[in-house]
Amino acid sequence: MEAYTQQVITVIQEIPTGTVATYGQIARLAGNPRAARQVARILHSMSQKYDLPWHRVVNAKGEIVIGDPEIAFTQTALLSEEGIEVSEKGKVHLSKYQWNPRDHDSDWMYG
DNA sequence: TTGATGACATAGC
DNA sequence: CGCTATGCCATCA
Repeated sequence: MEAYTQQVITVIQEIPTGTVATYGQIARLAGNPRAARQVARILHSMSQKYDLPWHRVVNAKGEIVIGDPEIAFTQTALLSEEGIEVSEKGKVHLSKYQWNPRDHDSDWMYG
């Protein structure tokens, strides 16, 4: 278990209910902006070893592009449980449900 | 260690 | 908005 992996897992667990985060976003918060792929890899691998809220993780477009329809369906269902609206194609309104990680660390530059 | 893989992101057309 | 090409690097065999 590398520090980065542990970090990614921590970040994912930081995702509040009712919101979704993108791989790139998690990767950045984890410290590796280029490791967006590894986030996916970590989910796929670790989610079956740890209890990660992987369902709150989507791609940069907010779509559920998972290969297995079962998993995609599960994610859609879970997101629905969180109160998140999901399109027929498994798309989510990032502008409405994307996680705003300013709570993670007060390093915001909008104000 | 080496080689191959992948639940993605970003840039150009 | 969709397709093509490249980068990036942890995980698995």
